[in-house]
Amino acid sequence: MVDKQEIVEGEADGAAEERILAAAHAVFLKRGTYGARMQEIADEAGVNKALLHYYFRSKERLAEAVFQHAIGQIMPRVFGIVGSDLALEAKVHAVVEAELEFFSAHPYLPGYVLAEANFNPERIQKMFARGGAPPLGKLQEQLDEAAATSTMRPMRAQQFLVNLVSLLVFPFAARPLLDVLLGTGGDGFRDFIEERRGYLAEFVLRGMRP
Amino acid sequence: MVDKQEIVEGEADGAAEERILAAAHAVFLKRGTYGARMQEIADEAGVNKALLHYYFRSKERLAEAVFQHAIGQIMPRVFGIVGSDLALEAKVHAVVEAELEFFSAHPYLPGYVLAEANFNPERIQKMFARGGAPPLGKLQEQLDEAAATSTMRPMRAQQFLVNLVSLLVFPFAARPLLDVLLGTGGDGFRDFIEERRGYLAEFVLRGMRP
DNA sequence: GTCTATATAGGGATAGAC
DNA sequence: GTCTATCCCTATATAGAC
Repeated sequence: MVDKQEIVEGEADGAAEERILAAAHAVFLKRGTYGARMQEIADEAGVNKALLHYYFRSKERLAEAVFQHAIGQIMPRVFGIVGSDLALEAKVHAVVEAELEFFSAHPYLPGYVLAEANFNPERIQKMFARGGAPPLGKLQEQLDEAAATSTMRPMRAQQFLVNLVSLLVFPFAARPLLDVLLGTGGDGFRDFIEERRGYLAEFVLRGMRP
Repeated sequence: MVDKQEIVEGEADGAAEERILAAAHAVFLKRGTYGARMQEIADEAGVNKALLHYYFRSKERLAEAVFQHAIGQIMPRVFGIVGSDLALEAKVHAVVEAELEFFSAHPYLPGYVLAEANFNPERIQKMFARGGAPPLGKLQEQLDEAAATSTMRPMRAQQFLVNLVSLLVFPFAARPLLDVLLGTGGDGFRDFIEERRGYLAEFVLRGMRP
């Protein structure tokens, strides 16, 4: 967007705009769009509040940039696998691996995206006006073929994908609740997720067998 | 809490405190705790802003009341079934029925609770300080027995419950996204959920078979 | 491009009449 | 118990110096 400067700034490294975006990402994910404060973002970026408005006109614009960035990290990952030429079984395994690894590294993302989608549905509709739909054609073909040969029960691609994603995303989105209700605080949660990594793919595939 | 008055108020029926709580429920669920405005709640309840502070001292207290109420609607329902003497298969079917029916009637609840849990984890810990954990003892016994007789694969009750709840809750929590990505806008979503009602229980049970 | 200082509004909370 | 009027702080946003 803007040429990086060679001069090193006072606080952290990197151009100011990027530092602001990174800081905004962190704060919005932690507090939510409405709970986030421009001051906190400025502090985290090591710049002044006014500079946020210089690069991004308003909090709303900044929020849009962060949300779009977040979506861009999640969706293509899964859509790429789902639309690929991999066999059905391989797709399931690949999605499980990709999602669990990614969300383990970005645990706040699921909760943030879901909250944002619920409290700001206009933004969703605006962003996905055209394009961005998952490539379900190939997947449906595979499901139909498996059903025709009685390898699997018939199922719509939408249902299939939602089942898979539900099992992967929900535990992260509900983590604060699970920590308390199941006692998975601290690294207990990591163990809990590792356990899932070991069986979830086969669990889903068995669920579709005749 | 407070004796109901026999006199009918100007706006809606019911005592003011209850109307306020109902209005707060509606607004908090729609906008989230930070996005909610006391003014909007007052309007929806047909009373003045000051009255909210008369009954509930602050927005924070009101938010706590609403959240507790929301949790109280969700948890006991499932915990009752899970801790009952029903057979394992019957429990799965019962939870599917209960949850899908309840969330269909209260579609905003899942998104609200998850958002609140993520952006206000202190409130969770405060509320579930003691008690409120799901009764997993009985369930684990059933799972162990099924595993011993090779009826099902061995599984921890925590994993079992999270799988079930994930498949039921996630679609509602992600509804705004699904509406756009899968094109389930309007009553398409209701059809989507009805389809799940027909197969989810067996899907989960098959996933656990050897 | 980055800062300090300030304008402006919005919203939670309270005082006090009825 | 319920209202009107108001306080006051906080947070976004802008003006203007450097």
